[in-house]
Amino acid sequence: MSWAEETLASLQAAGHRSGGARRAVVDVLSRQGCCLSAQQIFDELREQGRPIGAASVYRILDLLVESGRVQKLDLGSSTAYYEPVWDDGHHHHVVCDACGRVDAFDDPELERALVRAQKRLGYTSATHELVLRAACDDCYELAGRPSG
Amino acid sequence: MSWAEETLASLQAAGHRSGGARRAVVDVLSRQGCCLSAQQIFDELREQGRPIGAASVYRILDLLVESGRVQKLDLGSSTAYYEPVWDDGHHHHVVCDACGRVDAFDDPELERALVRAQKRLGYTSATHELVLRAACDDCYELAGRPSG
DNA sequence: GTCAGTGCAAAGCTTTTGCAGCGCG
DNA sequence: CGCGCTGCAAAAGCTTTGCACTGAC
Repeated sequence: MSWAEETLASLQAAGHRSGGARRAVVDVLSRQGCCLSAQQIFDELREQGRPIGAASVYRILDLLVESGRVQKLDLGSSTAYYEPVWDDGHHHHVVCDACGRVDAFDDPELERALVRAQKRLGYTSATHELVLRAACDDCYELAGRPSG
Repeated sequence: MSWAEETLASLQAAGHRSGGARRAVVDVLSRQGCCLSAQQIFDELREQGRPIGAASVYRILDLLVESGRVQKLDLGSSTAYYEPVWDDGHHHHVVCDACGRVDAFDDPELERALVRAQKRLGYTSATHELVLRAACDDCYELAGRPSG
C-alpha cells in the first residue's frame, strides 16, 4: 500500500470525506517526496489545470500534519516546507548557507544519538527536527576548497 | 570582556558606527540571553521609554546574525527567535507540543555525535540547529503521565 | 560636513479566516 | 439532503523596504 493510499485511507477511517483537492495535494506530495512548500503545491496543481485555492492547500497540509502523515519543516526561510512521513524512518536536511539548496541525509548513528539524548532528557515520546547549515558542494568549490 | 562589549567592539572594528538603538538591542539580548523575538525586543525597549522602530530591531538583528554574534532560531512558530552566541559552546531547544513553552538543553554527547555526523557527511565547517518537540513537564502531568 | 544609523509608514509575503456554494456519503 | 470540503477574497501577522531626518565620526 503506497503512502498516498495509506494516507487517504487513514483520513477516511478518521471520518473525513475525500474531496478532489485533498486527493490532488496528497498525489503531489507522494510524487515529489521531499520538501515542498505550499506555494509549490499550489503552482503545480494550477499548472495541471486544477483550480485549487491556496487556503485549501494550507488546510489540507494542516490536516495531514495533525494526523501524522506529513512533517512540516522549517528550513530557515520564511516559508514552511512539507514532506510525507515514510514508514521506513526519517531523514534530516542540509541547507546551503550560500545558495539555499536543500539536500536530505540519513545517518543511523546520529539518529541513535538523538534518541539517546531524548531519553536522557526525560522525553520519552519526543520527535526532533534537525537542520544542518553548510556550503553545498557547488558553492564550496566556488569558494575555493582547501585541496583545490 | 562581556558578550555585549565584545559584540559592540567587533562591529566597530568592522567599520560600523554605534548608534543608540544598536547598543540598546545588544543590551536587551545580553540580559535575556535566550530566545527573544524581534517583537519582544521591540516591546522591552518601548517599555524602557526608548522610541525604537520595528525596522531598526530587524536591521540590527540581521547585522548581528551576519556577523556571527547572534543565532537566529526557528522554533516552529511563524516568529523567529534570536539569542547571543556565547563563546563557551551552544545549546539546543525543546519546544512543548502542547503549550509552546521553550526550554534550553545542553548535551555534550549529542553535540559530539552531531559533529561526527557533519564530518562523515563531508561538511567540515557546518553549523547545526536542532529542535526537539515534546510535552513539557507541566503538560505531561496534565495529560496523565504513566506513573501518576 | 558626510553618510551610516534610525524611526515611521507603507508595502510584501506567507498563512489564516469568512463565507457561500458544491458534492461526498 | 446535511454537513464537510472547497475556492475566492479579504484579513492577519511577521518582516522588509522607502524615505527623510538625526547624530556619530
